[in-house]
Amino acid sequence: MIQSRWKLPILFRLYADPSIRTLQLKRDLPGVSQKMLTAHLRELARDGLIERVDFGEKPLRVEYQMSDMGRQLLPVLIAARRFSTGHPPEADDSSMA
Amino acid sequence: MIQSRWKLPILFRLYADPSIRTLQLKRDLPGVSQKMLTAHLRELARDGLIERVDFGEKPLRVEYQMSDMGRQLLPVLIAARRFSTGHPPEADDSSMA
DNA sequence: CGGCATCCTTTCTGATACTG
DNA sequence: CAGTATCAGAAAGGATGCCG
Repeated sequence: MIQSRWKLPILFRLYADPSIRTLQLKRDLPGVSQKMLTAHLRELARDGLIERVDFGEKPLRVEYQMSDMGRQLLPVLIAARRFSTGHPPEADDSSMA
Repeated sequence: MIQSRWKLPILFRLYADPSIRTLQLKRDLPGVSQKMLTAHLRELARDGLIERVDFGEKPLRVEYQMSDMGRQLLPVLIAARRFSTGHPPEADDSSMA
C-alpha cells in the first residue's frame, strides 16, 4: 500500500503538517513529478490513508491531510524510520586509503 | 531496503523458522522464481538483515537466518502486518445486489 | 492552481536453460 | 541443491504539453 517512490515522503510530510496544499507538497518533495505526485496522492486517498479536501474555489485550492487510518499507521512508519536512521547503509570504503 | 516483491515474505518466513534451506524457502513462497529468490536473499544479506550460512557440503547445503539487525526490524514489520490485517482493502461491491 | 494525457526510459520480475 | 545467465514482458517513473 505504501510501496511507491513518493508515498512515504508524502505521508511524513503530512505528518509534519496537518493540512497542506498540492503545490506546497510538490515544493517540499524535491524531484517529484506532477504525474507521480497526483497518482500517489490519489492512491493514498483511495486506500483511506489520507483525505483530499477540495475547497471548490477559484483559483483552485486542494489540500491533503492525514485520515484517521493514516494516523493509526503513523506509529509504524515512525518506528520504521527510527530503525532506518539507526542502521544507515554501510559506508563504501572502496576508494579509501 | 525491503521494497521488493519477495523481501517481506522472506523475512516473515525466516521469522517463523530460525534457519531454513533455500529449497524449503522456495517451496514456502509460492510463485517465487529462482532468480528473484536468490537476488532478494543476496540483497537482504548484503544489507545485513539476514545471514547466509554455507555448510560447504556436498550435496550443497545453504541456510538462511535472521541477523541481529533483522531481529531488530521484526517488531516494526509485525506492527505493520498487524495494521495491514486490521485494515483490509475495501470490499468491491460493484457486483453485489 | 491542480490535474490529465502522451510518450519515452528505466527498473523489476518471470521463464528458461545451464553449471558445479 | 543452489546458483548464474540470458531474454522478454510488465510495471514504475519521468518529461512535456495542454486544459479548466
